[in-house]
Amino acid sequence: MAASVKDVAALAGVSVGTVSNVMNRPEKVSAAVASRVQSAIAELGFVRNDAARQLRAGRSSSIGLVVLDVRNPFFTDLARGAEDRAAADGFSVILGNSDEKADREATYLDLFEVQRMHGVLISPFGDITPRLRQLRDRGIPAILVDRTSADTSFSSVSVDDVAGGALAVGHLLAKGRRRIAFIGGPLEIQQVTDRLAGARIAVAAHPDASLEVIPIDGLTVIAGRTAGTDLVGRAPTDRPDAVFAANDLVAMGVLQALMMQGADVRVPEQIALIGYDDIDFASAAVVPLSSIRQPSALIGRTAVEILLEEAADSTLAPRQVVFQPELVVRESTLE
Amino acid sequence: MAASVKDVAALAGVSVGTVSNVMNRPEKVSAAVASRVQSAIAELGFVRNDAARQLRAGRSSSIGLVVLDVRNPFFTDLARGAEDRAAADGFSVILGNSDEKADREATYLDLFEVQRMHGVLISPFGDITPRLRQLRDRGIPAILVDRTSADTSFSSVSVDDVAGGALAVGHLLAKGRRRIAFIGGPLEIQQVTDRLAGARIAVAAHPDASLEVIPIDGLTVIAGRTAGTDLVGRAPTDRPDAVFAANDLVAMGVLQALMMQGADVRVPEQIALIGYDDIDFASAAVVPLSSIRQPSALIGRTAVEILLEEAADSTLAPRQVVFQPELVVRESTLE
DNA sequence: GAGGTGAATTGAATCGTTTTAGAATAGCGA
DNA sequence: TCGCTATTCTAAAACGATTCAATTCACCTC
Repeated sequence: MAASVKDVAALAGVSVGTVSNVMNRPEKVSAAVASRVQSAIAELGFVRNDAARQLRAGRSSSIGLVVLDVRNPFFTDLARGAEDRAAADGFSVILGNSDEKADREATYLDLFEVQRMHGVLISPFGDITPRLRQLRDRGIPAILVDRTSADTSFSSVSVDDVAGGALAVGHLLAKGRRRIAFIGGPLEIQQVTDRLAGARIAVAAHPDASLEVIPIDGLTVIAGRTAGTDLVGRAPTDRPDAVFAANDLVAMGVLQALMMQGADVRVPEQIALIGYDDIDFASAAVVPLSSIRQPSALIGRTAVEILLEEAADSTLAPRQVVFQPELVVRESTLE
Repeated sequence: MAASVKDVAALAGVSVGTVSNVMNRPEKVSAAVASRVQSAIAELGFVRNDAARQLRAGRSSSIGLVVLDVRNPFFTDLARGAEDRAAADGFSVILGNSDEKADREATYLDLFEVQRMHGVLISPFGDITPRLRQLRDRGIPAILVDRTSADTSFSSVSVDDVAGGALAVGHLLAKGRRRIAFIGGPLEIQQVTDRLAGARIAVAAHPDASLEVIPIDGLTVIAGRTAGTDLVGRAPTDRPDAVFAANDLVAMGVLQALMMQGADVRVPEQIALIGYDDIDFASAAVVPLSSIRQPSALIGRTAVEILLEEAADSTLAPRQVVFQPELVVRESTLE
């Protein structure tokens, strides 16, 4: 049905090897023959069959990427960075959304294995190092993104959440706030505890500062609003003068509660507020939200970079790259 | 490096054809041989090479899906529906995010073409029917999702936005509201004009009802808030008693403006508010938002269903499936 | 026991591309 | 004219799974 190299070769009056050379090593072929082949390709509408190419090559020229939540801008930005870097070397990225479900994650890894992917990037759900080891045995290198590896036999590219927490609270302290509240949870989430740890470090550096931890049961707008309503209900003197929310969704919930009709709390005058992740909505909030930005695209780019190196030379020692987050100041912590 | 059928055959003491039969037509092989082969597969950790399989089969067992915005829950739900339906027939779905960019869209279609995908689902950006025709000539059927095709030579699965608009405004009218405002834009977006058209139809059925169109320059929270602030600035008697926002993001912006400290507008008592899309945030808003839900997963499932049929029989006539949206009532239009 | 039937298995061809060893050709100096 | 390189191209051998015609074998019937 579709034209093959053989058809192109016949039409151009050359051998199939020459057609392949025209496409892959044009410097090896004379200009006259090249143009003859090119017009044959155009005439037949020839499009290379990647399956045959891969079969011959032994592995795919695609990179698999499994993320925890494809709706999360952090991961789509990361994916974009990965795609750009991969495209620069002629690779494409296949995106899989595990949605924090082990079976979906496993399904994608199976797919990437039968497809003999060039490599796999994954922000894992649970411990999958055994599975990744299996992939590596089959010649498919794997790199962890957004999470440091439990064991260090895999490379990883992540962000320092402890530093991020310290950065957020350090900023609040620099603005003169002293009664800090951390709103976040559940503490099973590594990122939450890391950010809290960072907050503690920053507070410890100020003898007159205090840190109150307000646990919530999920990183959602509603959980944040509940906690915020709780703050509104307190006597003004019992309220913190600054809130560090474990992520932007929680911060937006808190903000909604504080800004509601009837609640007479002004942001940032009475309570300064900072979130984490710097999602789109953060800057679109009623009071634009200060936040901690992660270099998501850079993480993706770097991960692909390391992956390609490891795919080219499997003897390379694994590397752990940790990026520093960045403070984004907006109105919610001004003044 | 990795084990092949040949290795498995050698270890099990059978021919490669038999190994293939064990995997693909187990009923053709005796129990004794099957178990011998199975243990050889297990011992060697054999994993099928999909490239070889595809090469032989002539096409991939994956379906390509290109969406306009992978962050939009509508599309992730659609993708989920597509994946589930595809998995039921042993197909996998490769997700591409065009991000409303023509070049990204083209890149994915190129990828799907060299990969000889089993078929392609696409929510197109701009007019790509020529490109899709090209794919079809190469044996790759394509189906439009979330948009009806300009020409009817391609099947499509979409939602009736006119009906959705009528549903939203009909609901407001049923609640006794008469001064309706539509906030949305730009009018270049098909969905915006369709929803507005539906609103007009509903209003036309009530002689005493009026429809004010408030154009905005994008379907964003900020644009909504700007329009909302404008409403707050009006004399109360000049305000509409109900607002239909072109989507939930806009509605949330409007809601923020109305609920702000100083603005003395109560929702839904003074202004009822309804959005469109029923995104997660809609139910998490300060006042949970009524909205119009599209059967996103069903769209994905149906599209895959049609795609598989067309892939099996290319002579099938194209079909246009249009689903009806559904009203979701929450507090913002109660009372 | 000859012949027939059906089930189980084999072996080789095939998919479309890349790669490599070698053939053909041309150019050039001796 | 002969040999030598360089250049350009060809032909054939991979890659690994699937499929199908051919073969073997066991069993049944007459």
